[in-house]
Amino acid sequence: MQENDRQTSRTQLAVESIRSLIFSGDLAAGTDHLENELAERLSMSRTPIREATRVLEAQGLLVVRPRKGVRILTLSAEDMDEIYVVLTELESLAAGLAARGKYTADQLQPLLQSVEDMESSLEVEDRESWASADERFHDELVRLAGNSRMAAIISNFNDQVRRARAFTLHLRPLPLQSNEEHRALYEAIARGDEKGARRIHWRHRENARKTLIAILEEVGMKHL
Amino acid sequence: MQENDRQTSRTQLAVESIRSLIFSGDLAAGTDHLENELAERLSMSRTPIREATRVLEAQGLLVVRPRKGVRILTLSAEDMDEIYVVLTELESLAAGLAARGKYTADQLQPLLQSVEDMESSLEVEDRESWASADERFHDELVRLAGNSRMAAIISNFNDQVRRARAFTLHLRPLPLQSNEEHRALYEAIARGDEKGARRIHWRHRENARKTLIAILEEVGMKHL
DNA sequence: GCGTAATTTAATGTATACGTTATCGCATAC
DNA sequence: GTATGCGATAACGTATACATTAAATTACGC
Repeated sequence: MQENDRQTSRTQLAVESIRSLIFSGDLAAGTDHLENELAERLSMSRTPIREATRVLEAQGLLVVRPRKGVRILTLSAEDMDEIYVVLTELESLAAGLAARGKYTADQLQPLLQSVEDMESSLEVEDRESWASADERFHDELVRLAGNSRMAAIISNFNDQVRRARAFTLHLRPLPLQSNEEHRALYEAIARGDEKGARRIHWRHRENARKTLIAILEEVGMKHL
Repeated sequence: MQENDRQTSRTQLAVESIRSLIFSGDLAAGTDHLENELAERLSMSRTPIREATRVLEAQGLLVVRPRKGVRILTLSAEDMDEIYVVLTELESLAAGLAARGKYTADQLQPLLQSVEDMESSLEVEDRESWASADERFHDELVRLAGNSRMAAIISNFNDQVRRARAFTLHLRPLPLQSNEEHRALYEAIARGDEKGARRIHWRHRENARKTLIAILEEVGMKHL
C-alpha cells in the first residue's frame, strides 16, 4: 500500500505535529517559537522543522519571523469576519452545487445521517458530539459540491477558526435553530433546489457568524 | 527600506524565480524537474530549492513527487472550470463589497483609470496593454473589497490560470463586450449598488469562463 | 546617569555530507 | 522472449557545519 514516503517523512510528521500542537493549544496563539525549540521538542533537526513551518505559514496558521521564531497566529474579530465572509460565500456556493448535483437519497444518506446525529445529540445536550456531527455535515456538503479546490480553501479556513469554535462551543446557546437550518438545507439539496440551498446556507452561516462574534465581544475576547 | 531579510533570501529568490520560469513557460506545464537541476539552474544548493518548491506546492503551481522531481502542474478543462467557479464567486463577492464600501470618486479613480486604459487599448487593438489594464482592474476591485484573505485566494487562482489566459489572449475576439461590463461594474460600484455590482461581475466572469473554455475546446487543448 | 559605539551572542540562511531507498539495468532462469 | 531477482545508481530526506547578521549586552564617553 505505502502511498509514498511523504507520509512518514519527518517533514510531514512535523507539519502534523505542529498542527496538533496548535489546535490543542500547546502552542498557544500569539506565542513565538524558535526553530531550535521546535526541533528539540519534536526530536528532529531544524531541516524538517523549517520545511514544515513554511508549509504551515502558507496555510495561514503561523508566520515566520526571522530571529523572533515562528508566531502562532491569533485571530482578531476582524480576522474572524474576513474568514467567515469567505466561508459563507464558498459554502453557500457548495450548497448550491450540491443541490445541482441531483443526488439520490442514497447518495445523500451520510448528509442526512449527520443531521439526525445532530438532532439526537441536542436532545441529550451533548455539545461535543453535536459539534462533531456538525463538522461531518459541513464536510459532506463540501464533498457533494465536487470542487476540490473549493474544498481545500474551506478546509483550510475551518482550521483557522477551529480554536474559536471550540472556545465558544460551551458558551453559546444550544444550537436549536442551527439544526432546523441543517435539515432545511438537506431537504433543499434533496429536491435539487439550487437557489434555495444557497439561500438557506447563506443565512445559516450568517447566523453562525453573528453568534460567534457576539459571544466573543460579550466575553471581551479581542484575540483568539 | 529593507523590509526584511526574507526579501533577499535565496529561498525567496527561488520561489520568485521558479514562479517566473513557470509563467514564462521555461518550466513547461507537465514537465518534471529534479531538485539538483533546479539548484544548478538557479546557482544555489538544494536547501532553498526544497523550501521554495514546498511553498509553490502549497500554492498549487506544482507537485513534489519524490524521485520523479517536481512536476509543473497542467490544467485540464475541469481544473479550469473548478478554478473559475471559485474565482467567479469570490470576485463577485468582492464587487459587492467594493460597492458597499461607498467609495468616493477620488478613491475609485484607479479603477476608472484602468477601465479607460482598457478602452483606449482596444481602440488601437493592443491586446497586451488591454490585458495589463484588465489585470489592474481586477486587482483594484479586489483591493477595494478590503478582505486580505479573499485577495490572497483570488491572486493565487489567477496565477494558476495565467498561462491559459496568456494563451488565449490572441485567439479570442476583441473583448469589446468585456469592456462594457467593466464600465458597468465601475458605475455600479460608484453608486453603491451592491446587488447590481455582484450581478454584473458574475455575468462578466461567466462570460469570460465560457469564452475561455470555448477557445480551448476549439483549439483542442485538453491540457495547458 | 544616559546615550552611543563596540562586542558578544545566538538564530537564521545556506551549503554540504551522508544514509536510505526507489528506480533502472542487467544477468540469470524458465 | 519474458520474467524474476540482484546490484548499481542516483535522488531524496535529514543532520550537521558554517557563515551571516540581527539582537542583546557591555563598555565607553559625555
